[in-house]
Amino acid sequence: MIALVDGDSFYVSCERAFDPRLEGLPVGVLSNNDGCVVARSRELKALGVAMGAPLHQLPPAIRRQSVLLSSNYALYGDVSRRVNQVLAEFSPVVELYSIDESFVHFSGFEPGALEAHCQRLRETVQRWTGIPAGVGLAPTRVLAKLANRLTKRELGYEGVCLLEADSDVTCQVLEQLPVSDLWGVARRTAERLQLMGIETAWQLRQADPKWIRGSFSVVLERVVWELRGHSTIELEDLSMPRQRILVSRSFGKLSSELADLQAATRQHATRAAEKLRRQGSLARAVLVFVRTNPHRSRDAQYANSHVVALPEPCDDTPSILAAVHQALTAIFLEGHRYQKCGVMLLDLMDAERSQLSLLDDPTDEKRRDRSRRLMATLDHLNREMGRDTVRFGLPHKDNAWELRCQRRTQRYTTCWKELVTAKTQ
DNA sequence: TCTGGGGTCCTAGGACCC
DNA sequence: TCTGGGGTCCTAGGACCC
Repeated sequence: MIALVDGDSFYVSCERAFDPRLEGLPVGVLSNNDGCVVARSRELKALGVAMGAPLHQLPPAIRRQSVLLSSNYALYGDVSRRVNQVLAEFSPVVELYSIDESFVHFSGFEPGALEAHCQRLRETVQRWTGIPAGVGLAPTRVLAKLANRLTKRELGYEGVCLLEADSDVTCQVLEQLPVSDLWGVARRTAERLQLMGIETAWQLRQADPKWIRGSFSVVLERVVWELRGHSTIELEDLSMPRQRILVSRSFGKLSSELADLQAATRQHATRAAEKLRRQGSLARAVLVFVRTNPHRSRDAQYANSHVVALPEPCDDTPSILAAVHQALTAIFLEGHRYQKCGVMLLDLMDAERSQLSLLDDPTDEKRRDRSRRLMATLDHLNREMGRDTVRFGLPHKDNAWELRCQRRTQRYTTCWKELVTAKTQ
């Protein structure tokens, strides 16, 4: 059996775990730049605030009633790690799916015993991390995902819901479920399915898998098999490194200045290179993109990207910075108000398996070795002493492009200066 | 004024080859 | 008049996820 374990309104729960005053209040967590609401407490949902609602479109009355926080990814990432440590106590196979969801595999349980086991899991997560969790149990991922949803909506499940592939309960649930509510079926696919008369999850389950594959894709065919209880979605190998690395941000304020774009892309490139080294890869190419704000229809729109191949596969920040500079120069146009830019590292390969070129001479090897040692030292210092303790180029302060995050809470668990404080009355 | 960021997989279609 | 067929590889873009 597969369990999908997720934290209820995860970001909100992280905030509440460290500030109990937030219990019972409508609480929301905002995306980067304080742009949209990306996590909502039950109370905020009840006020009718939609997922992804832009902050500036919320009615003033709702803004006054609720607590809206900037996102604190250092905190959420650390709490997520702690939750998964607890999960590992309950099963040897835990697959991290996202910051707030993990698939946990169980085998060898008697009927009934598994649900009790998952209840204990839930209670332990709550007690050790402060995060309330829901557990959806089923033979396949698509069904486990669905079972997990039921723990949120249906009273009586007490946080754990088991769906067998062929039980009466499962059939009833599928008959009432719009096909668009399934994991892997979003708007586009749902619209096409509806045109063909498939509106419920049950109807999709009954459809001919081969026909679904021909008319749609193998992806949707797998969903059909999963609904029938045959597991087809493979366990992802977490040791697999990322195939590309992207760092991008919207600006706090629009900017037309090349200098701003240069500074922002340099910062993104620095972060991307750090991620690249952390996963032990080398990049063969760099992509830079820029764009104006598509929501401002009055403004002239411009979006472009450019790829620059690196002279050799590498992970050193200066080479990547040079390529980024070249790419940005190729696409920057005067007279536009830019809203966002990003840096993507492409064509990644395993650093261990990098092959020496036939044209190499010993000086190349020496140069690479120096660069490796320099980067390792840099990463070590920045890890121990804080981000950007040592960096390339001049520091920038108060840039137009810096993020807005005015309501961020403390990084309680990852920053010595921001530990939680308690007062006695 | 103000609208997120970071990924994956799949498919279609073009380029190219014999 | 009549101009093949089959395969691989690569890329861009679509769709989806949280």
